[in-house]
Amino acid sequence: MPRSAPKLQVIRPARALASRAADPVASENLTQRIADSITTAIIERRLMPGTKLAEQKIADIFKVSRTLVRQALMQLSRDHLITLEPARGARVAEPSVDEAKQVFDTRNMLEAAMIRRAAAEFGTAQIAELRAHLKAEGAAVQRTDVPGRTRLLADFHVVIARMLGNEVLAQMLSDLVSRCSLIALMYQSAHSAAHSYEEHVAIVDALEKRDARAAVRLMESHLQNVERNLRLDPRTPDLGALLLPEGL
Amino acid sequence: MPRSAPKLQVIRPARALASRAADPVASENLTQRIADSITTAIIERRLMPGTKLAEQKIADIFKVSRTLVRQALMQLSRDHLITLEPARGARVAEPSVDEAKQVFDTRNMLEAAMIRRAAAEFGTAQIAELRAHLKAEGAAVQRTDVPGRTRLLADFHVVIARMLGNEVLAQMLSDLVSRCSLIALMYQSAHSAAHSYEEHVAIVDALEKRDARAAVRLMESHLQNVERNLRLDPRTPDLGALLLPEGL
DNA sequence: ACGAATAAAAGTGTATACACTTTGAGCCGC
DNA sequence: GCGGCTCAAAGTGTATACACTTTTATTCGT
Repeated sequence: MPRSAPKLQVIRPARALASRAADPVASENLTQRIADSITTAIIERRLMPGTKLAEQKIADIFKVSRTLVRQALMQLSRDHLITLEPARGARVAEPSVDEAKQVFDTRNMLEAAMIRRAAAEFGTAQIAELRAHLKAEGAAVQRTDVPGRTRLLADFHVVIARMLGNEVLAQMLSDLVSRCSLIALMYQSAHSAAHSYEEHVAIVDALEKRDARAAVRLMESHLQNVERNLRLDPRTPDLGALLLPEGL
Repeated sequence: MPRSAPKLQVIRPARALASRAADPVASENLTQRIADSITTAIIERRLMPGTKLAEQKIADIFKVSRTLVRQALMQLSRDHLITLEPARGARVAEPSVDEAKQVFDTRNMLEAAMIRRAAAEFGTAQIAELRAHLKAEGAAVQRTDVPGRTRLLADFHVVIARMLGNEVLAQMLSDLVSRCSLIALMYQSAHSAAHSYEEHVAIVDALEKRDARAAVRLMESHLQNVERNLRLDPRTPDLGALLLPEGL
Protein backbone atom coordinates (compact mmCIF):
# COMPACT_ATOMS: atom_id res chain seq x y z
CA MET A 1 0.00 0.00 0.00
CA PRO A 2 1.38 3.50 -0.79
CA ARG A 3 1.63 6.04 1.96
CA SER A 4 -1.96 6.48 3.10
CA ALA A 5 -3.61 9.88 3.09
CA PRO A 6 -3.19 11.90 6.30
CA LYS A 7 -4.96 10.22 9.09
CA LEU A 8 -8.28 12.02 9.56
CA GLN A 9 -9.39 9.88 12.46
CA VAL A 10 -13.12 9.27 12.36
CA ILE A 11 -15.17 11.26 14.81
CA ARG A 12 -17.54 8.82 16.43
CA PRO A 13 -20.89 9.59 14.78
CA ALA A 14 -22.86 9.24 17.99
CA ARG A 15 -25.11 6.62 16.52
CA ALA A 16 -27.14 4.31 18.70
CA LEU A 17 -25.21 1.24 19.74
CA ALA A 18 -26.41 -1.50 17.46
CA SER A 19 -27.72 -4.77 18.83
CA ARG A 20 -25.08 -5.90 21.30
CA ALA A 21 -22.57 -8.35 19.83
CA ALA A 22 -25.01 -9.84 17.36
CA ASP A 23 -23.72 -7.74 14.49
CA PRO A 24 -19.94 -7.92 14.14
CA VAL A 25 -19.77 -4.84 11.94
CA ALA A 26 -21.39 -2.63 14.55
CA SER A 27 -18.40 -1.98 16.78
CA GLU A 28 -16.73 1.38 16.85
CA ASN A 29 -13.40 -0.19 17.73
CA LEU A 30 -11.53 -1.59 14.78
CA THR A 31 -9.59 -4.30 16.58
CA GLN A 32 -12.72 -5.46 18.34
CA ARG A 33 -14.64 -5.50 15.12
CA ILE A 34 -12.08 -7.79 13.52
CA ALA A 35 -12.05 -10.10 16.52
CA ASP A 36 -15.83 -10.24 16.57
CA SER A 37 -16.03 -10.98 12.87
CA ILE A 38 -13.64 -13.87 13.21
CA THR A 39 -15.40 -15.11 16.32
CA THR A 40 -18.78 -15.27 14.68
CA ALA A 41 -17.25 -16.80 11.57
CA ILE A 42 -15.84 -19.57 13.75
CA ILE A 43 -19.01 -20.07 15.77
CA GLU A 44 -21.14 -20.14 12.67
CA ARG A 45 -18.87 -22.70 11.05
CA ARG A 46 -17.70 -20.56 8.20
CA LEU A 47 -14.14 -21.01 9.47
CA MET A 48 -13.41 -24.63 10.23
CA PRO A 49 -11.02 -25.77 12.97
CA GLY A 50 -7.45 -25.88 11.73
CA THR A 51 -7.91 -23.15 9.12
CA LYS A 52 -4.83 -20.95 8.76
CA LEU A 53 -5.40 -17.30 9.55
CA ALA A 54 -2.65 -15.31 7.81
CA GLU A 55 -2.28 -11.79 9.12
CA GLN A 56 -1.79 -10.02 5.81
CA LYS A 57 -4.77 -11.70 4.20
CA ILE A 58 -7.06 -10.67 7.02
CA ALA A 59 -5.57 -7.20 7.00
CA ASP A 60 -6.36 -6.87 3.30
CA ILE A 61 -9.92 -8.02 3.84
CA PHE A 62 -10.56 -5.44 6.51
CA LYS A 63 -8.38 -2.83 4.80
CA VAL A 64 -6.23 -2.25 7.85
CA SER A 65 -2.60 -2.88 8.70
CA ARG A 66 -1.34 -6.10 10.23
CA THR A 67 -0.96 -4.28 13.52
CA LEU A 68 -4.67 -4.35 14.23
CA VAL A 69 -5.07 -7.87 12.98
CA ARG A 70 -2.33 -9.06 15.32
CA GLN A 71 -4.09 -7.42 18.22
CA ALA A 72 -7.33 -9.12 17.32
CA LEU A 73 -5.62 -12.49 16.90
CA MET A 74 -3.94 -12.22 20.28
CA GLN A 75 -7.28 -11.53 21.87
CA LEU A 76 -8.84 -14.52 20.18
CA SER A 77 -5.98 -16.69 21.26
CA ARG A 78 -6.61 -15.75 24.86
CA ASP A 79 -10.21 -16.77 24.32
CA HIS A 80 -8.94 -20.14 23.10
CA LEU A 81 -10.75 -19.73 19.82
CA ILE A 82 -7.51 -19.78 17.86
CA THR A 83 -4.02 -21.07 18.59
CA LEU A 84 -0.88 -19.06 17.99
CA GLU A 85 2.35 -20.88 17.29
CA PRO A 86 5.50 -18.76 17.35
CA ALA A 87 6.60 -17.87 13.83
CA ARG A 88 3.94 -20.22 12.46
CA GLY A 89 0.97 -17.97 12.81
CA ALA A 90 -2.64 -18.47 13.83
CA ARG A 91 -5.10 -21.27 13.17
CA VAL A 92 -8.65 -21.85 14.26
CA ALA A 93 -8.36 -23.91 17.43
CA GLU A 94 -8.91 -27.64 17.44
CA PRO A 95 -9.79 -28.36 21.06
CA SER A 96 -8.80 -31.82 22.19
CA VAL A 97 -11.18 -34.27 23.76
CA ASP A 98 -9.42 -33.68 27.04
CA GLU A 99 -9.88 -29.95 26.84
CA ALA A 100 -13.52 -30.43 25.91
CA LYS A 101 -14.10 -32.46 29.04
CA GLN A 102 -12.40 -29.88 31.20
CA VAL A 103 -14.50 -27.11 29.74
CA PHE A 104 -17.70 -29.02 30.38
CA ASP A 105 -16.58 -29.92 33.86
CA THR A 106 -15.81 -26.35 34.73
CA ARG A 107 -19.08 -25.16 33.29
CA ASN A 108 -20.85 -27.67 35.42
CA MET A 109 -19.22 -26.38 38.58
CA LEU A 110 -20.00 -22.78 37.79
CA GLU A 111 -23.47 -23.22 36.45
CA ALA A 112 -24.74 -25.51 39.19
CA ALA A 113 -23.75 -22.92 41.79
CA MET A 114 -25.13 -20.15 39.64
CA ILE A 115 -28.53 -21.70 39.05
CA ARG A 116 -28.88 -22.48 42.74
CA ARG A 117 -28.37 -18.85 43.52
CA ALA A 118 -30.76 -17.81 40.76
CA ALA A 119 -33.46 -20.02 42.25
CA ALA A 120 -33.01 -18.23 45.57
CA GLU A 121 -32.83 -14.70 44.21
CA PHE A 122 -34.89 -14.32 41.07
CA GLY A 123 -38.27 -12.62 41.34
CA THR A 124 -41.07 -12.31 38.80
CA ALA A 125 -39.24 -9.62 36.84
CA GLN A 126 -36.26 -11.87 36.24
CA ILE A 127 -38.45 -14.83 35.35
CA ALA A 128 -40.29 -12.67 32.85
CA GLU A 129 -37.01 -11.67 31.24
CA LEU A 130 -35.99 -15.29 30.95
CA ARG A 131 -39.36 -16.19 29.45
CA ALA A 132 -38.78 -13.53 26.82
CA HIS A 133 -35.41 -15.03 26.05
CA LEU A 134 -36.94 -18.47 25.79
CA LYS A 135 -39.51 -17.14 23.38
CA ALA A 136 -36.74 -15.88 21.10
CA GLU A 137 -35.00 -19.23 21.40
CA GLY A 138 -38.15 -21.10 20.49
CA ALA A 139 -38.75 -18.88 17.48
CA ALA A 140 -35.20 -19.36 16.20
CA VAL A 141 -35.50 -23.11 16.63
CA GLN A 142 -38.85 -23.08 14.84
CA ARG A 143 -37.63 -21.30 11.76
CA THR A 144 -34.34 -23.25 11.79
CA ASP A 145 -32.23 -20.11 11.93
CA VAL A 146 -29.02 -21.96 12.72
CA PRO A 147 -26.67 -19.09 13.59
CA GLY A 148 -29.38 -17.31 15.55
CA ARG A 149 -30.44 -20.29 17.58
CA THR A 150 -26.84 -21.25 18.32
CA ARG A 151 -26.24 -17.81 19.73
CA LEU A 152 -29.48 -17.69 21.68
CA LEU A 153 -29.08 -21.13 23.16
CA ALA A 154 -25.59 -20.20 24.32
CA ASP A 155 -26.66 -16.79 25.58
CA PHE A 156 -29.29 -18.32 27.83
CA HIS A 157 -26.56 -19.32 30.25
CA VAL A 158 -24.74 -16.02 30.12
CA VAL A 159 -27.94 -14.06 30.55
CA ILE A 160 -28.64 -15.80 33.84
CA ALA A 161 -25.19 -14.89 35.12
CA ARG A 162 -25.66 -11.29 34.09
CA MET A 163 -29.05 -11.14 35.76
CA LEU A 164 -27.43 -12.19 39.00
CA GLY A 165 -25.54 -8.91 38.73
CA ASN A 166 -22.22 -10.68 38.56
CA GLU A 167 -20.38 -9.44 35.52
CA VAL A 168 -17.24 -11.35 36.50
CA LEU A 169 -19.15 -14.60 36.44
CA ALA A 170 -20.88 -13.60 33.22
CA GLN A 171 -17.59 -13.04 31.45
CA MET A 172 -16.11 -16.30 32.59
CA LEU A 173 -19.16 -18.18 31.54
CA SER A 174 -19.18 -16.38 28.24
CA ASP A 175 -15.66 -17.64 27.58
CA LEU A 176 -16.61 -21.18 28.46
CA VAL A 177 -19.75 -21.11 26.37
CA SER A 178 -17.87 -19.87 23.30
CA ARG A 179 -15.39 -22.66 23.69
CA CYS A 180 -18.27 -25.10 23.95
CA SER A 181 -19.62 -23.86 20.65
CA LEU A 182 -16.29 -24.55 19.01
CA ILE A 183 -16.14 -27.95 20.64
CA ALA A 184 -19.66 -28.77 19.60
CA LEU A 185 -18.76 -27.96 16.08
CA MET A 186 -15.62 -30.07 16.11
CA TYR A 187 -17.23 -33.09 17.62
CA GLN A 188 -20.35 -32.85 15.47
CA SER A 189 -23.17 -32.88 17.92
CA ALA A 190 -26.25 -34.89 17.08
CA HIS A 191 -27.98 -33.08 19.91
CA SER A 192 -31.01 -31.29 18.59
CA ALA A 193 -31.45 -27.63 19.33
CA ALA A 194 -35.09 -28.34 20.09
CA HIS A 195 -34.00 -30.63 22.89
CA SER A 196 -31.82 -27.93 24.45
CA TYR A 197 -34.66 -25.50 24.19
CA GLU A 198 -37.00 -27.84 26.07
CA GLU A 199 -34.42 -28.23 28.80
CA HIS A 200 -34.03 -24.49 29.14
CA VAL A 201 -37.77 -24.18 29.58
CA ALA A 202 -37.73 -26.81 32.31
CA ILE A 203 -34.95 -24.95 34.09
CA VAL A 204 -36.86 -21.69 34.07
CA ASP A 205 -39.94 -23.51 35.32
CA ALA A 206 -37.95 -24.75 38.29
CA LEU A 207 -36.58 -21.26 38.90
CA GLU A 208 -40.08 -19.88 38.89
CA LYS A 209 -41.14 -22.39 41.52
CA ARG A 210 -38.00 -21.39 43.43
CA ASP A 211 -37.10 -25.05 43.50
CA ALA A 212 -33.33 -24.77 43.76
CA ARG A 213 -32.79 -28.50 44.03
CA ALA A 214 -34.69 -29.22 40.84
CA ALA A 215 -33.08 -26.32 38.99
CA VAL A 216 -29.61 -27.60 39.80
CA ARG A 217 -30.54 -31.12 38.82
CA LEU A 218 -32.03 -29.96 35.54
CA MET A 219 -29.05 -27.76 34.70
CA GLU A 220 -26.62 -30.55 35.43
CA SER A 221 -28.49 -33.03 33.32
CA HIS A 222 -28.82 -30.43 30.57
CA LEU A 223 -25.06 -29.94 30.42
CA GLN A 224 -24.53 -33.68 30.62
CA ASN A 225 -26.90 -34.19 27.73
CA VAL A 226 -25.09 -31.67 25.60
CA GLU A 227 -21.77 -33.28 26.41
CA ARG A 228 -23.02 -36.83 25.98
CA ASN A 229 -24.22 -36.02 22.51
CA LEU A 230 -20.72 -35.14 21.39
CA ARG A 231 -18.44 -37.81 20.09
CA LEU A 232 -15.97 -37.54 22.93
CA ASP A 233 -15.62 -41.23 23.68
CA PRO A 234 -12.05 -42.06 24.55
CA ARG A 235 -12.25 -45.33 22.61
CA THR A 236 -9.63 -45.48 19.89
CA PRO A 237 -11.16 -44.08 16.73
CA ASP A 238 -12.31 -46.62 14.20
CA LEU A 239 -9.69 -45.82 11.59
CA GLY A 240 -11.18 -48.30 9.16
CA ALA A 241 -14.52 -46.55 9.14
CA LEU A 242 -12.83 -43.17 8.92
CA LEU A 243 -10.61 -44.04 5.99
CA LEU A 244 -13.10 -46.16 4.10
CA PRO A 245 -16.45 -44.38 4.36
CA GLU A 246 -19.44 -46.30 3.03
CA GLY A 247 -19.09 -44.58 -0.35
CA LEU A 248 -15.91 -46.49 -1.24
CA MET B 1 17.00 5.02 19.16
CA PRO B 2 19.15 4.84 16.01
CA ARG B 3 18.71 1.98 13.63
CA SER B 4 19.49 -1.09 15.69
CA ALA B 5 22.15 -3.54 14.64
CA PRO B 6 20.94 -6.38 12.40
CA LYS B 7 18.66 -8.61 14.25
CA LEU B 8 20.69 -11.63 15.37
CA GLN B 9 17.78 -13.29 17.10
CA VAL B 10 18.90 -15.14 20.18
CA ILE B 11 19.07 -18.87 19.84
CA ARG B 12 17.33 -20.31 22.85
CA PRO B 13 20.20 -21.46 25.09
CA ALA B 14 18.46 -24.63 26.13
CA ARG B 15 18.79 -23.81 29.79
CA ALA B 16 16.61 -25.50 32.35
CA LEU B 17 13.29 -23.75 32.79
CA ALA B 18 13.67 -21.68 35.89
CA SER B 19 11.20 -21.98 38.75
CA ARG B 20 7.82 -21.61 37.09
CA ALA B 21 6.51 -18.06 37.22
CA ALA B 22 8.29 -17.14 40.41
CA ASP B 23 11.09 -15.34 38.60
CA PRO B 24 9.78 -12.81 36.12
CA VAL B 25 13.10 -12.51 34.33
CA ALA B 26 13.14 -16.21 33.50
CA SER B 27 10.87 -16.20 30.47
CA GLU B 28 12.25 -16.68 27.00
CA ASN B 29 9.43 -14.63 25.53
CA LEU B 30 9.97 -10.93 25.70
CA THR B 31 6.34 -9.84 25.81
CA GLN B 32 5.59 -12.40 28.47
CA ARG B 33 8.57 -11.33 30.47
CA ILE B 34 7.37 -7.74 30.51
CA ALA B 35 3.85 -8.76 31.49
CA ASP B 36 5.20 -10.99 34.25
CA SER B 37 7.45 -8.27 35.61
CA ILE B 38 4.57 -5.84 35.81
CA THR B 39 2.30 -8.48 37.32
CA THR B 40 4.66 -9.31 40.14
CA ALA B 41 5.37 -5.62 40.68
CA ILE B 42 1.65 -5.08 41.15
CA ILE B 43 1.11 -8.11 43.34
CA GLU B 44 4.08 -7.24 45.49
CA ARG B 45 2.83 -3.70 45.93
CA ARG B 46 5.68 -1.97 44.20
CA LEU B 47 3.19 -0.52 41.73
CA MET B 48 0.22 0.92 43.52
CA PRO B 49 -3.32 0.99 42.08
CA GLY B 50 -3.85 4.00 39.87
CA THR B 51 -0.21 4.32 38.83
CA LYS B 52 0.19 5.46 35.23
CA LEU B 53 2.02 3.02 32.99
CA ALA B 54 3.39 4.96 30.03
CA GLU B 55 4.40 2.79 27.12
CA GLN B 56 7.60 4.56 26.20
CA LYS B 57 8.90 4.59 29.76
CA ILE B 58 8.36 0.88 30.14
CA ALA B 59 9.85 0.30 26.71
CA ASP B 60 12.99 2.18 27.74
CA ILE B 61 13.28 0.21 30.95
CA PHE B 62 13.15 -3.11 29.13
CA LYS B 63 15.06 -1.76 26.14
CA VAL B 64 12.43 -2.81 23.63
CA SER B 65 10.06 -0.95 21.36
CA ARG B 66 6.61 0.14 22.37
CA THR B 67 5.22 -2.64 20.24
CA LEU B 68 6.09 -5.29 22.78
CA VAL B 69 5.03 -3.16 25.70
CA ARG B 70 1.64 -2.61 24.12
CA GLN B 71 1.22 -6.34 23.70
CA ALA B 72 2.07 -6.92 27.33
CA LEU B 73 -0.28 -4.18 28.49
CA MET B 74 -3.14 -5.57 26.48
CA GLN B 75 -2.59 -8.94 28.07
CA LEU B 76 -2.58 -7.43 31.53
CA SER B 77 -5.72 -5.53 30.77
CA ARG B 78 -7.47 -8.75 29.87
CA ASP B 79 -6.33 -10.11 33.23
CA HIS B 80 -7.97 -7.09 34.86
CA LEU B 81 -4.70 -6.09 36.49
CA ILE B 82 -4.58 -2.80 34.59
CA THR B 83 -7.17 -0.67 32.87
CA LEU B 84 -6.74 0.75 29.38
CA GLU B 85 -8.57 3.92 28.47
CA PRO B 86 -8.57 4.87 24.79
CA ALA B 87 -5.94 7.51 24.08
CA ARG B 88 -5.34 7.86 27.83
CA GLY B 89 -3.11 4.87 28.33
CA ALA B 90 -2.76 2.26 31.03
CA ARG B 91 -3.03 2.43 34.80
CA VAL B 92 -2.80 -0.17 37.50
CA ALA B 93 -6.39 -1.26 38.08
CA GLU B 94 -8.40 0.01 41.03
CA PRO B 95 -11.07 -2.64 41.43
CA SER B 96 -14.31 -1.32 42.84
CA VAL B 97 -15.98 -2.75 45.91
CA ASP B 98 -18.63 -4.16 43.65
CA GLU B 99 -16.09 -5.91 41.48
CA ALA B 100 -14.35 -7.25 44.57
CA LYS B 101 -17.56 -8.84 45.75
CA GLN B 102 -18.20 -10.39 42.37
CA VAL B 103 -14.73 -11.86 42.27
CA PHE B 104 -15.12 -13.38 45.71
CA ASP B 105 -18.56 -14.65 44.88
CA THR B 106 -17.35 -16.34 41.74
CA ARG B 107 -14.37 -17.84 43.54
CA ASN B 108 -16.73 -19.24 46.08
CA MET B 109 -18.82 -20.97 43.46
CA LEU B 110 -15.82 -22.46 41.72
CA GLU B 111 -13.83 -23.43 44.75
CA ALA B 112 -16.66 -25.05 46.66
CA ALA B 113 -17.34 -27.34 43.72
CA MET B 114 -13.64 -27.92 43.24
CA ILE B 115 -12.87 -28.87 46.80
CA ARG B 116 -15.85 -31.23 46.88
CA ARG B 117 -14.42 -33.03 43.91
CA ALA B 118 -10.95 -33.04 45.42
CA ALA B 119 -12.30 -34.69 48.55
CA ALA B 120 -13.76 -37.43 46.40
CA GLU B 121 -10.79 -37.95 44.12
CA PHE B 122 -7.56 -37.22 45.93
CA GLY B 123 -5.45 -40.13 47.12
CA THR B 124 -2.42 -40.22 49.37
CA ALA B 125 -0.11 -38.97 46.63
CA GLN B 126 -2.14 -35.81 46.13
CA ILE B 127 -2.43 -35.24 49.87
CA ALA B 128 1.31 -35.56 50.21
CA GLU B 129 1.81 -32.96 47.50
CA LEU B 130 -0.52 -30.59 49.28
CA ARG B 131 1.30 -31.18 52.56
CA ALA B 132 4.53 -30.23 50.87
CA HIS B 133 2.92 -27.05 49.63
CA LEU B 134 1.64 -26.28 53.11
CA LYS B 135 5.12 -26.76 54.48
CA ALA B 136 6.45 -24.12 52.11
CA GLU B 137 3.59 -21.82 53.07
CA GLY B 138 4.31 -22.26 56.74
CA ALA B 139 7.98 -21.55 56.25
CA ALA B 140 7.29 -18.38 54.27
CA VAL B 141 4.87 -17.20 56.94
CA GLN B 142 7.40 -17.99 59.65
CA ARG B 143 10.21 -15.95 58.16
CA THR B 144 7.78 -13.16 57.16
CA ASP B 145 8.75 -13.41 53.50
CA VAL B 146 5.87 -11.22 52.33
CA PRO B 147 6.09 -11.65 48.54
CA GLY B 148 6.79 -15.36 48.91
CA ARG B 149 3.96 -16.08 51.28
CA THR B 150 1.51 -14.00 49.24
CA ARG B 151 2.32 -16.10 46.21
CA LEU B 152 2.23 -19.40 48.06
CA LEU B 153 -1.04 -18.67 49.82
CA ALA B 154 -2.61 -17.78 46.49
CA ASP B 155 -1.06 -20.76 44.71
CA PHE B 156 -2.61 -23.18 47.18
CA HIS B 157 -5.94 -22.76 45.47
CA VAL B 158 -4.58 -23.03 41.96
CA VAL B 159 -2.51 -26.08 42.83
CA ILE B 160 -5.63 -27.97 43.87
CA ALA B 161 -7.29 -27.16 40.57
CA ARG B 162 -4.25 -28.31 38.66
CA MET B 163 -4.07 -31.54 40.66
CA LEU B 164 -7.62 -32.30 39.58
CA GLY B 165 -6.17 -32.42 36.08
CA ASN B 166 -8.37 -29.56 34.97
CA GLU B 167 -6.15 -26.94 33.39
CA VAL B 168 -9.14 -24.90 32.26
CA LEU B 169 -10.33 -24.61 35.82
CA ALA B 170 -6.80 -23.88 37.00
CA GLN B 171 -6.42 -20.97 34.61
CA MET B 172 -9.74 -19.44 35.55
CA LEU B 173 -8.95 -19.74 39.19
CA SER B 174 -5.53 -18.29 38.63
CA ASP B 175 -7.12 -15.20 37.10
CA LEU B 176 -9.51 -14.82 40.01
CA VAL B 177 -6.80 -15.30 42.59
CA SER B 178 -4.57 -12.65 40.98
CA ARG B 179 -7.43 -10.23 41.05
CA CYS B 180 -7.99 -11.06 44.69
CA SER B 181 -4.40 -10.15 45.44
CA LEU B 182 -4.90 -6.77 43.86
CA ILE B 183 -8.15 -6.31 45.75
CA ALA B 184 -6.55 -7.34 49.01
CA LEU B 185 -3.89 -4.78 48.50
CA MET B 186 -6.35 -2.02 47.70
CA TYR B 187 -8.64 -2.68 50.60
CA GLN B 188 -5.79 -3.22 53.04
CA SER B 189 -6.47 -6.55 54.58
CA ALA B 190 -5.92 -6.91 58.30
CA HIS B 191 -6.22 -10.64 57.75
CA SER B 192 -3.08 -12.32 58.94
CA ALA B 193 -1.25 -14.65 56.65
CA ALA B 194 -0.86 -17.04 59.57
CA HIS B 195 -4.62 -17.32 59.82
CA SER B 196 -4.93 -18.22 56.13
CA TYR B 197 -2.24 -20.82 56.56
CA GLU B 198 -4.09 -22.46 59.44
CA GLU B 199 -7.24 -22.60 57.37
CA HIS B 200 -5.40 -24.21 54.50
CA VAL B 201 -4.12 -26.88 56.85
CA ALA B 202 -7.64 -27.55 58.08
CA ILE B 203 -8.86 -27.92 54.51
CA VAL B 204 -6.18 -30.45 53.65
CA ASP B 205 -6.99 -32.35 56.85
CA ALA B 206 -10.59 -32.62 55.71
CA LEU B 207 -9.48 -33.73 52.26
CA GLU B 208 -7.33 -36.42 53.80
CA LYS B 209 -10.31 -37.73 55.74
CA ARG B 210 -12.26 -37.57 52.48
CA ASP B 211 -14.82 -35.52 54.31
CA ALA B 212 -16.25 -33.57 51.40
CA ARG B 213 -18.86 -31.83 53.48
CA ALA B 214 -16.31 -30.48 55.93
CA ALA B 215 -13.86 -29.52 53.18
CA VAL B 216 -16.49 -27.46 51.42
CA ARG B 217 -17.55 -25.81 54.65
CA LEU B 218 -13.96 -24.98 55.54
CA MET B 219 -13.19 -23.59 52.09
CA GLU B 220 -16.28 -21.42 52.13
CA SER B 221 -15.53 -20.03 55.53
CA HIS B 222 -11.91 -19.51 54.53
CA LEU B 223 -12.93 -17.38 51.57
CA GLN B 224 -15.48 -15.57 53.68
CA ASN B 225 -12.84 -14.80 56.25
CA VAL B 226 -10.51 -13.37 53.67
CA GLU B 227 -13.30 -11.25 52.25
CA ARG B 228 -14.63 -10.17 55.62
CA ASN B 229 -11.23 -8.89 56.59
CA LEU B 230 -11.23 -6.43 53.72
CA ARG B 231 -12.76 -3.03 54.19
CA LEU B 232 -15.55 -3.60 51.71
CA ASP B 233 -18.41 -2.30 53.81
CA PRO B 234 -20.83 -0.36 51.67
CA ARG B 235 -21.35 2.22 54.40
CA THR B 236 -20.47 5.70 53.23
CA PRO B 237 -16.82 6.33 54.02
CA ASP B 238 -16.11 8.44 57.06
CA LEU B 239 -14.71 11.41 55.20
CA GLY B 240 -13.92 13.24 58.40
CA ALA B 241 -11.66 10.48 59.62
CA LEU B 242 -10.09 10.18 56.19
CA LEU B 243 -9.30 13.84 55.77
CA LEU B 244 -8.28 14.53 59.36
CA PRO B 245 -6.18 11.58 60.48
CA GLU B 246 -5.28 11.45 64.15
CA GLY B 247 -1.98 13.20 63.45
CA LEU B 248 -3.62 16.53 62.68
C1' DA C 1 -2.49 37.50 41.06
C1' DC C 2 -5.98 34.39 38.95
C1' DG C 3 -8.15 31.97 35.34
C1' DA C 4 -8.81 31.30 30.39
C1' DA C 5 -6.43 30.80 25.99
C1' DT C 6 -2.70 28.72 23.81
C1' DA C 7 1.42 26.55 22.54
C1' DA C 8 4.73 22.90 23.55
C1' DA C 9 5.52 18.33 25.27
C1' DA C 10 4.29 13.84 26.15
C1' DG C 11 1.62 10.04 24.92
C1' DT C 12 -1.38 6.91 22.19
C1' DG C 13 -3.06 4.68 17.65
C1' DT C 14 -1.99 2.81 13.28
C1' DA C 15 0.88 2.01 9.25
C1' DT C 16 4.97 0.60 7.44
C1' DA C 17 9.88 -1.13 7.08
C1' DC C 18 12.78 -4.69 7.38
C1' DA C 19 15.21 -8.81 9.57
C1' DC C 20 14.35 -13.41 10.33
C1' DT C 21 11.67 -17.98 9.77
C1' DT C 22 8.90 -21.21 7.58
C1' DT C 23 7.10 -23.16 3.44
C1' DG C 24 7.20 -24.94 -0.88
C1' DA C 25 8.71 -25.55 -5.66
C1' DG C 26 12.18 -26.53 -8.70
C1' DC C 27 16.64 -28.72 -9.39
C1' DC C 28 20.42 -32.01 -8.98
C1' DG C 29 22.79 -36.21 -8.24
C1' DC C 30 21.99 -40.79 -7.97
C1' DG D 1 12.03 -41.28 -11.04
C1' DC D 2 13.06 -40.08 -5.98
C1' DG D 3 14.98 -38.06 -1.80
C1' DG D 4 17.49 -34.30 -0.41
C1' DC D 5 19.37 -29.42 -1.44
C1' DT D 6 18.66 -24.65 -2.65
C1' DC D 7 16.52 -20.65 -3.19
C1' DA D 8 12.44 -17.73 -3.77
C1' DA D 9 7.97 -16.56 -1.89
C1' DA D 10 5.06 -15.99 1.91
C1' DG D 11 4.68 -15.10 6.60
C1' DT D 12 5.87 -13.62 11.38
C1' DG D 13 8.41 -10.54 14.86
C1' DT D 14 9.98 -6.11 16.22
C1' DA D 15 11.24 -1.35 15.46
C1' DT D 16 10.11 2.94 13.84
C1' DA D 17 7.47 6.83 11.62
C1' DC D 18 4.04 9.90 12.00
C1' DA D 19 -0.92 11.64 12.65
C1' DC D 20 -3.72 12.68 16.28
C1' DT D 21 -4.98 13.37 21.43
C1' DT D 22 -4.25 14.50 26.01
C1' DT D 23 -1.55 16.83 29.40
C1' DT D 24 1.28 20.33 30.95
C1' DA D 25 3.39 24.66 30.95
C1' DT D 26 3.16 29.51 29.53
C1' DT D 27 1.30 33.68 28.40
C1' DC D 28 -2.05 37.23 28.46
C1' DG D 29 -6.03 39.96 29.84
C1' DT D 30 -8.34 41.49 33.51
